[in-house]
Amino acid sequence: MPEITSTYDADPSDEQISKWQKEQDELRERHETRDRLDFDPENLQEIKYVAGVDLSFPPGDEENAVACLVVLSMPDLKIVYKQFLETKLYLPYIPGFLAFREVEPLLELIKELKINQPEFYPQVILVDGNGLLHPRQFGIASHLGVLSDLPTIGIAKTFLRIPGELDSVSEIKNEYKKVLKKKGDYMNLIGTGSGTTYGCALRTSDNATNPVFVSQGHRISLQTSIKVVLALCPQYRIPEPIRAADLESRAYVRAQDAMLK
DNA sequence: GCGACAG
DNA sequence: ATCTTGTCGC
Repeated sequence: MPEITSTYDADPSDEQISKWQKEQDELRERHETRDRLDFDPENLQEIKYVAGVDLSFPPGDEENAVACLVVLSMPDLKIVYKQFLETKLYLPYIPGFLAFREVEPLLELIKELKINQPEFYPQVILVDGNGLLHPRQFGIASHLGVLSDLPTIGIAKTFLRIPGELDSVSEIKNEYKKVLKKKGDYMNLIGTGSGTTYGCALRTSDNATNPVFVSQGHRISLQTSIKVVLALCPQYRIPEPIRAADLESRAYVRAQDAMLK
């Protein structure tokens, strides 16, 4: 049984932080950044099912979440499976450590899908948050990918600064505002210290001027991630699987509230 | 001391 | 993450 080492309200101790950092560093050794897929990256027609995951919360409630997993069929992007998990979270949101707060219920939903509806087991999962684009190159998308052994792509709606590597948020912002003119345009995010490509800012719609921040989660290259994400944005800035998981989990929370539960 | 800070 | 109001475009 996992030991509870921190209460919800308390700030995490330095010991807890180093413990989490060590766990991220260890799990990162199992992190694969090349394509290991069951479809041909040159032929996305081979993708049948793609999943999205997200969590929603009742207004003003940081602890009682609803986790959601949706599976969409390709290329029509219709929901063929959705499942929810009401869950209590025992940690606050701490930038850099999102996975320790949210990954467990998501793993549970993946496990349940594999047992109950294996025919819908996805070939790739899109995760709300970062993968490689992270201070220790191991965000929630990587974390979920390694622990589930599934290909994952990280999709962040806002940019996460990486100290010493991607420091100047305003410069990066100015640059991509200038460069990203139309859907499909992207700008790699390269660390100034190491030269590492952490991910990219990708414009996913002609209408939305703001990009999304795409980074490798697990078992997929950045180039393939970009192609997959673009195929999943026929209309909106947010890729359809994430958008569907977000809308469904929010609707679930609203329904909960209506029952005065 | 202050700002920054995936979700 | 969540709330909120209006505004613009199809």
